[in-house]
Amino acid sequence: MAKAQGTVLEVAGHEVTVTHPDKMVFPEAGHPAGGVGVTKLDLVQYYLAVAEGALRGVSGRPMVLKRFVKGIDEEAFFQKRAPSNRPSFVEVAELKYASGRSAEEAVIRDAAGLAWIVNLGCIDLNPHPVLAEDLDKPDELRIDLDPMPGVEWAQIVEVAFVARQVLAEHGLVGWPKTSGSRGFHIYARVDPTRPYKDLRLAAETVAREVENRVPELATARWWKEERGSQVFVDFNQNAKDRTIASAWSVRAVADARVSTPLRWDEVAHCRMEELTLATVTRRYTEQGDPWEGIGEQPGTLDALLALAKELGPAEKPPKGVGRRQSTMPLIEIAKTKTKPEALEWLEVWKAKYPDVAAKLEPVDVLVDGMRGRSSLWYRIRINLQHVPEAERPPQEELLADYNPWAGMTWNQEN
DNA sequence: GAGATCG
DNA sequence: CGATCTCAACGCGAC
DNA sequence: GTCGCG
Ligand SMILES: [Mn+2]
Ligand SMILES: [Mn+2]
Repeated sequence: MAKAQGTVLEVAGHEVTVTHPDKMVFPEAGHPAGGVGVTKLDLVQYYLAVAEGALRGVSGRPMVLKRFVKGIDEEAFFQKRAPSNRPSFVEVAELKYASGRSAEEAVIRDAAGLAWIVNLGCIDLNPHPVLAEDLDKPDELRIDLDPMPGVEWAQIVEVAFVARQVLAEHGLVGWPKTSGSRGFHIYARVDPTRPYKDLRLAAETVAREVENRVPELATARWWKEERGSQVFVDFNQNAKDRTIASAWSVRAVADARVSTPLRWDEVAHCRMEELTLATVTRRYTEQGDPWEGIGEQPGTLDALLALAKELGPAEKPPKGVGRRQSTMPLIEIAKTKTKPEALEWLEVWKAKYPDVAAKLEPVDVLVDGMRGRSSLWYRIRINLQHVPEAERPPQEELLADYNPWAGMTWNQEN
């Protein structure tokens, strides 16, 4: 071929081309064979080594492709519509949206599909909680535990065990994994008989019940500024068209952490920083996949939905007139193009108000990644809840006021 | 990342 | 021919 | 419809 050079692999009876096999994807991450640096071909080889486990999480499920074509440090984009020139071993499933639009998402069923996806620049795998055969009847309840800044592992573990208990009391078997980022995931398979609406309600019910049992440790509150040093039980991750990085997915972080399935007896003492592409292949080879039995005892959402009725409608936040009025004393500090820039301005602000800065807790600094139409920028907000009213600095002119529309041409369509 | 289009 | 351009997402609740 | 959130 004139252009499409690359390494051709024979995988599961199919030929898969890996373009730019030597491209350094994780320059700082350890390599399974020792040394530092993980290439695109290494990433493919990783997924082939754990293929059976990785496929247990994604096979037969429509997937969103999260593509890092410019590297792990650059902005990724999501691709729902599978490329039209896909090979025969990649199927599609047509998802329909409330908007009336639809998308043919990729569905893979073998290791060749894994290699093909990695070649597109994907690093983690993002399957929907449904099988291609029935796109509106989810078969997987996903408990997504997102620790607020500063929350430590011991607290995450405690919340995870409470969530496991709540699931068990309602007839569900929870399967634990690290997220590969800071948080934790617990999945429970269910019979695919109910719509997304019920899945989300069940997840919200788990979240509320966990919060009720350990209110100091966990929260079900959606608005960031209303959360304390808690683990957010992110029930909205069970809404339609939302996905989570699957088991055995490598995450796009410098050390190439893996979302690693665990046995419950490992959870308390696991060290997620040690579960990386470099270490996890050996673990998989020696110990197998802790989630091997995940499909064996699917439960139902019935008991959780009954509990939802018992708990009644969730308490709604106070409503104001017009704009949503925040419960918290929030001020905005800076808007910037990059996160490091934003953090620099945060330091500038802290230097300006050292006495105030000393009173802030980690959860009071809100670093928001803002998604525009096709741009990403950052915003720093400060929650002054822990600062006595008299000492609170006012909302001032922004230290930096990045304009996401700057440089855009005037003749954009609307 | 890949295909289309530009020069 | 290589260089450059273009494209690649959306659900949900509150307001 | 827009914003916040993921
Ligand atoms: Mn999470
Ligand atoms: Mn989340």
